[in-house]
Amino acid sequence: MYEVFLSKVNEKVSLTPQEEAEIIAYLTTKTLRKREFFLKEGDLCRYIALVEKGALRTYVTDPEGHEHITAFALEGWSLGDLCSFLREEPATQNIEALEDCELCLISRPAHEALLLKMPKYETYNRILMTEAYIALQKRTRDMISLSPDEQYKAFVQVYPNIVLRVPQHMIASYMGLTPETLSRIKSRIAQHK
Amino acid sequence: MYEVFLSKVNEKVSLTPQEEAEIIAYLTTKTLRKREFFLKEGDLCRYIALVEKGALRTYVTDPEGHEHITAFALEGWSLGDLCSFLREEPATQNIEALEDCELCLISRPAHEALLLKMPKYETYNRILMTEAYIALQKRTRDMISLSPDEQYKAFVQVYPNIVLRVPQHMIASYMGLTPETLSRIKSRIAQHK
DNA sequence: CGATTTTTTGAATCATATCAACGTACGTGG
DNA sequence: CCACGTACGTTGATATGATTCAAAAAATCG
Repeated sequence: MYEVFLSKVNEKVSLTPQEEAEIIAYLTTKTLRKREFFLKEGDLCRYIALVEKGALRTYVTDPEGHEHITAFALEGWSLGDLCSFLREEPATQNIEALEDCELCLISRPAHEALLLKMPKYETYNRILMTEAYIALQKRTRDMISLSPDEQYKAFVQVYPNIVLRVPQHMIASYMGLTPETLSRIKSRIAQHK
Repeated sequence: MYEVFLSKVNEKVSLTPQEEAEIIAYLTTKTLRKREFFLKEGDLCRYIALVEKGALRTYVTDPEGHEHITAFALEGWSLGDLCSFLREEPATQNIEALEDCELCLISRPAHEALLLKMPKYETYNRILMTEAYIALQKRTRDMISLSPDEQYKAFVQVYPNIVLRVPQHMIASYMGLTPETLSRIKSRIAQHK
């Protein structure tokens, strides 16, 4: 049940079997069925999740009530409204299962306890946040500097598995486009090769 | 010379005078004159900087050679091409002084040494990265979900000091707009109040 | 003060959004 | 097993908003 989580942690800091057991003692698991929500905006985000199995989307709603997908998560990815989790503010993000999911969860108290108790857990978190920051920075750069065509091509390159598992109109939303426009972009790309 | 740096660290983890001295032993300083570069794309980013005094901009160039500002930095802010710094890859970002600047610098070896030596330095880095991630996430959300008018209003609210110290066409670049469009947005906002 | 940079304004052009209709695939209940 | 309903993707016509190009006005700097 915690294989994916442990392998992700071990990628960054290698744990002894004993340490693995120690961390797992602080975790819980949760299953979601397709269309169920892990988090709704306004609620407090009590857990950070790591996806053991399944796919989810994170979206926000703008002042006019339109949804904008800000992230997808597949196996091995972490998610949650970090701002809500750490500062105990109402969440601004919604997180919904796109497939039946298995998550492993860490609560705020467990997170704090592990930070104090186990230096490797802090190191893991530092590296995780650093990588998340670098990835988000790269995404922001692409959004600003690439044409929609190039952006879509890059997305397909980097996340072919998302393209396979997620409906196209959600990818359009992620890219900040209407479904119609993405459809036209795709046919434009298909032409030129 | 290290006042701003130390106050920023002490905001997140409180240091004893002794620990302060210990960290400072690993730092160096650098001054830049207006229009000088801290980093050019293609170079290796050898240092992470914290701004003691002055203002800088970070920008990237797109495939057509146009510049896009991705960040500003004023006193107390950290900057550098993290990806280049940590992975020793060529930088993709350019960082230029907009005013005469005083920076304090930490090299990669110093960074690694402090991570090993001083747990508080790792904690500082974890918190710094987490906050940077949350801030960038918020910016991404605003870019996607707010109209340019609302985005500009939010920017002026959150960073009034940047608006005062940075030319308007650079703020336009940061927002992903042409200078002409931002000018029109401003007059539109002025109308409606 | 003169030179350069920055901001504003106007007109034409281009790209995406919007609105609407149609085609297709999928899954469910009759 | 078929028929229907729903969700998804595509295509077309029009409208909206930003970009581009050009030029003038305003502000800044030496």
